[in-house]
Amino acid sequence: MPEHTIIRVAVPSPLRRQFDYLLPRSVGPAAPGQRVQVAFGQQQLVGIITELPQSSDLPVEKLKPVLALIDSQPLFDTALLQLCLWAANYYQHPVGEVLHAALPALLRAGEQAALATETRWQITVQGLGLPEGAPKGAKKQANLLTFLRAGARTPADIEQAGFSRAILKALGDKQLVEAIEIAETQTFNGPLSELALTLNQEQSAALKAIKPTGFSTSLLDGVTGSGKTEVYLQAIAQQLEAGRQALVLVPEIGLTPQTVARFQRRFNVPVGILHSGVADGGRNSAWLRARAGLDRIIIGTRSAVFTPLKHPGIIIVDEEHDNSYKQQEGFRYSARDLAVYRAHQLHIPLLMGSATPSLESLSNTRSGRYQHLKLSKQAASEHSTRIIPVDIRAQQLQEGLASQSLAAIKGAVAKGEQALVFINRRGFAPVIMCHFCGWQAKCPRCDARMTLHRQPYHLHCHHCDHQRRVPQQCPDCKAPELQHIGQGTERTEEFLSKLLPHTPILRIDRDSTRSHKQLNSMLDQIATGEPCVLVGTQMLAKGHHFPKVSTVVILEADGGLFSADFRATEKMAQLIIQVAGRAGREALQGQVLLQSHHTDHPYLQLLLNQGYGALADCLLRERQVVELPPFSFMVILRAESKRPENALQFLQQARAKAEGLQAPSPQFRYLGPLPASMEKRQDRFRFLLQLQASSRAQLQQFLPQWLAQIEQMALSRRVRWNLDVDPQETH
DNA sequence: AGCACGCCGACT
DNA sequence: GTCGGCGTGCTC
Repeated sequence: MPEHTIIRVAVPSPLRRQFDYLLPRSVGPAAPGQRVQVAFGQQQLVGIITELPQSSDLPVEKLKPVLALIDSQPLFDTALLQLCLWAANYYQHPVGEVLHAALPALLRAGEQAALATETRWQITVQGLGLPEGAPKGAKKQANLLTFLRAGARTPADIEQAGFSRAILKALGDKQLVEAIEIAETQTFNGPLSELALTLNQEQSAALKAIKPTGFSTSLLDGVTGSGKTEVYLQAIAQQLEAGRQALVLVPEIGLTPQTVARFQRRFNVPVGILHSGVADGGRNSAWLRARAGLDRIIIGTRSAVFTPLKHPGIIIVDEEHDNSYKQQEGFRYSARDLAVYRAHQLHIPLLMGSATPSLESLSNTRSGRYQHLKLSKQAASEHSTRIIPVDIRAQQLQEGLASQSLAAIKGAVAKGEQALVFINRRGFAPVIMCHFCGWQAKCPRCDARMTLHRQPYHLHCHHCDHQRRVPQQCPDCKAPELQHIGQGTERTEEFLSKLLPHTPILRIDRDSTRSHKQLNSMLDQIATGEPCVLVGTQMLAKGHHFPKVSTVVILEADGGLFSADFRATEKMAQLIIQVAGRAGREALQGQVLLQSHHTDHPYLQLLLNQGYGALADCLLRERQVVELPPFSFMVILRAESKRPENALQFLQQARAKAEGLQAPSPQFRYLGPLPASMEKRQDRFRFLLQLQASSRAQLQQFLPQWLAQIEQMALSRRVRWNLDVDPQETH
């Protein structure tokens, strides 16, 4: 019997390999899913055991013993480990990095996987043996003993019941009571759980269609205000009643205290929150509490798809079309797609919802893979919101706003309502230019212009964060004045403040909401219902409820009509409908003005006259004709380097290798290498190579072989590169 | 990715 | 004389 077990360990390193170590028998039993501290080269890393191989490819003498076994029990259960291994393979990303991405930061760093505990005082066996009313002559002590007979209490409970610390100590000294440490259990003493709303016919049909057990995928397709959330809540209620947990994924900025409060009010069960606004300690404890089955509902953003569940019941993906479900760097996974895999693996239902479903999901309903549950009625109001195109060709605009738009904003405010102006640009002006010689402020590190910001006054590159002061005069021809061209949120805010001096203008963008606190205080002000004008970017489009907004103006929507990215029109339509959905959510009749230079464009016409579904149908047909996703499967190999020829040559070589494995054909198409749409970014030149295959299986079989060859190429070490499976952005 | 080793240029 | 630039090689 050898004294060591061989363990295979995934370490957080970009190497697409695992490493074998020795685990002395004496330190404890080893199982996949446990963490170990290992020496890896010159560094010490936290790795995860993935298997216990019979033998190693290396002679045993070459294997290092682990420095420590961190967990005595697997931290990853079998299902979660399997999910991560599957994802590493699907996205062709190093396993160690995938496993680390699944963990909260503290566990990644090697912290013990212990739930936070709290102190409670309980009666001892001796204390229990005493008759009622003892100890005699010490009435308060006797009362406290009686109080604790009912169960263990926290020091705070005891103090609140009127017992001093001295009395507790006296009983403790007599060994009649003792302090114990137990896992923290969160309780809510807030208002009682709210009653469920009565479902309309469509809602109850949808709920009925979601079988509470077994794998199924359903797409809840309903306009804003059609009551998707109520269906989620009742689907969750079924699971809670059966003793199971619900995992709810939300977009990155959609997780507001209001959302969380809604779940807590309804169910009065412990709810775990996992998103970037929660401190490391909090995320850690939410992850562990979910794993222990303590939290019954877990709400989180993208990475929460990796939360372990003791009693998995249902997974919900809200706003499934949202871009933030796809990680855009490093391990480029789609939390929405992994949720489908996970539900399948756990034999539980997956419920996705959106007013503007992704074309992928719509296509899956067509093929029958997903159930299509439609909610057509606006539950809350009889009004429907009209989107009115505003043709701005040849119009005199005031700071980007047409007179019709201005009148609508003024009208709303005059009626005591709120208005919302949507501009997808931060800052004051996207361009500053010399009127005499044409000079423009450009970023020295990117192929991009710098945006003028007023608060504080500086030039800012939105692509690399480079900042510089604003020149007083033209740096080239010394002309004394520079023009500010185009609209940003700051500029519109300033203009509207002058135009409506007695109305608060609230700007909501990344700059004005650096902290969650700032955003929440603005949301609170909006919630008072006092007339005001909101000016903001995408942040306004996502999730927030603005019941008093009656009028929405969308400044520029044309970008999506002429972009090189094949998803641009889909994204544009989703944004328009989502922003429009902010208007008239309650009793107010809403109106949405869409400013455009191309009001007669067929896509816009289709969207405005027949709705998102009709445009989606049309776009899907087009994608089918040209075999773009979801009718084919795409991967992009990106490369960047300070020397452009290195990146380009790397991709040329990679293409040659790929063609050796899969000759170009209508079923396996190549595009590139091409320069990225912004060729230089942060002083690096970027190129990409696009592959499209008709068969996912064929592509998946090809990828590992291709990557193995890429790694052999000398240039692969001199160039920064990454592989993007199912890319969201194709430029 | 880190980190070490190794071999050429400008400086306390 | 060294400090440090980044090319190359390795990580069980």
